[in-house]
Amino acid sequence: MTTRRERLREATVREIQEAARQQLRANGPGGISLRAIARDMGMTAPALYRYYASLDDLVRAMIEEYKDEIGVALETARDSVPADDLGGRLAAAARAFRRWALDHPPEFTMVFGAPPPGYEPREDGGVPSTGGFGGIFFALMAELWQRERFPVPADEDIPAELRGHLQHFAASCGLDRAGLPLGLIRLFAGCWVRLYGLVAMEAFGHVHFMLDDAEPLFEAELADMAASLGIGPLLPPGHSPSASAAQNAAS
Amino acid sequence: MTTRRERLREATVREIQEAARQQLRANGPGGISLRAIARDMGMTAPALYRYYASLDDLVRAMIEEYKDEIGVALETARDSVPADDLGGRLAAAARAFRRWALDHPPEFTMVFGAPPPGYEPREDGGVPSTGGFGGIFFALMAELWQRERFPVPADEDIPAELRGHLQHFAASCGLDRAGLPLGLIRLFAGCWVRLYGLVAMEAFGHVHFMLDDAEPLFEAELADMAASLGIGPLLPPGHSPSASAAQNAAS
DNA sequence: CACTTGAGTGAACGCCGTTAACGTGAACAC
DNA sequence: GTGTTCACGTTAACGGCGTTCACTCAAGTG
Repeated sequence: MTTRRERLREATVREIQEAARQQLRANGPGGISLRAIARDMGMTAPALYRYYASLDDLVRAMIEEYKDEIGVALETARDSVPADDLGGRLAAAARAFRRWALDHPPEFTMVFGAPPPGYEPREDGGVPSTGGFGGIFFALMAELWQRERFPVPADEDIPAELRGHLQHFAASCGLDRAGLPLGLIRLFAGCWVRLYGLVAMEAFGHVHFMLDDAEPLFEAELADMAASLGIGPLLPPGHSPSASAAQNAAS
Repeated sequence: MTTRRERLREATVREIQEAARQQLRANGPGGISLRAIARDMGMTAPALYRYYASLDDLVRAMIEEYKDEIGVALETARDSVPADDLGGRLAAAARAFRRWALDHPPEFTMVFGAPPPGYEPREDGGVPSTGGFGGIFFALMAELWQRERFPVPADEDIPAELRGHLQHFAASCGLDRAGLPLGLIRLFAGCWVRLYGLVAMEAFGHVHFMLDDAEPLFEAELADMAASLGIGPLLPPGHSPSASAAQNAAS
């Protein structure tokens, strides 16, 4: 059971995180200061050392929190599409990834930008930490492949060196004997890199030199990736599952 | 002509940049401090205000310097391959991009990571700044297409909304009447995003969850992109043009 | 020569992270 | 009920930071 002390402590931790996030939004990463957080909370800075060993520690905790947040955002988006529409689920998760990044640029930067100098991601969550999101996409891809058997690169078509690394990755994930072809993992890696590139470029503002609105490019690339996974034309984004179902029925 | 004062000033500016870069390498972005720079130079911090209006200003100058550096690295790599081997030139530039990122992680972070809060890229260099690198790749792709006429998406196959944005981009670059199909620009955008994704993910350490060495994936994706541009099998990297020519002749 | 001007200094202000020594009150053991 | 513990919070202080201001001083200019 949870004692009263523990509840108070939990509440304080959350209040610290909220104040820290407010500063993050206002000043970007690097603009987070223990003294300002304490000031916002009506406390003094040294008190925060009862909760975090250092500013770096707080920053690390923030990163982990945002990772979890992205994870639930992706899962929520995925689960908002009927379980039999795997292509729709994949698209929904990908769009949710982009949406979260655009809605939370500094948080996205902390999670998916360059990590702070001494940062080591936690490994305890069961899923490999940064790859956890990738894991969501991979699980969908694997399920889709098992149902549709869309074509994937043959083992011989994967360069030998890459094949070795992919095998090692599959083994470390326990995918050894899941009956999934190596080409599927190869395809996943390519898609994940493309998705990351699209979203990171846009979130970091590196796409403005060619497009002031990157959404059409995102949608086009998403459609291309979907096609390479044997998924038919995607519904346009921004429709709730019931809405898109209605639209489907109406057309 | 350049007066003596100007030469001294120039030398000091360069010394500041070198000290700043040393700190960048040692402590990462965010670990750059005017006082430490001045200390390294045997000066006091306020003296630096004769050269830069603020720390942010110095940081901005560093970013621009590294952008230029990447640009010449790409051009050098490109020009180390015979001008008629456009596929080889593209591959060389792409590999140089990755190589530079891996050899200069904090510099890469400053240029291609999230920009500091108030940062606006300069526009004076003739080419749009961040896109200047993309411009190197695009010029090669355009030349290759004019020579080989490899297949590109037809205008009708580009979603209408994206088509509009690509047209706007082409117009703003003066590519209106260059006779290049819109599909080529579409292809370029996709390739540039993939290249960015590959390199940024690796430089920021976000590939380690699946691969401890990302080079095979990079090479495989590079080969895929080359194939989509009608380029035949690529020579393995790490060969000087003469060496690869010799190897070619020997095989 | 006198005079301007640009480079550099020292002191100071208000931030910052972090540490140490010190209260204080609630939880707990007897 | 009383004594003890201990987590939570305080103040004071150290050194480092960006930045400003008043100042010196030597190099360049007429």
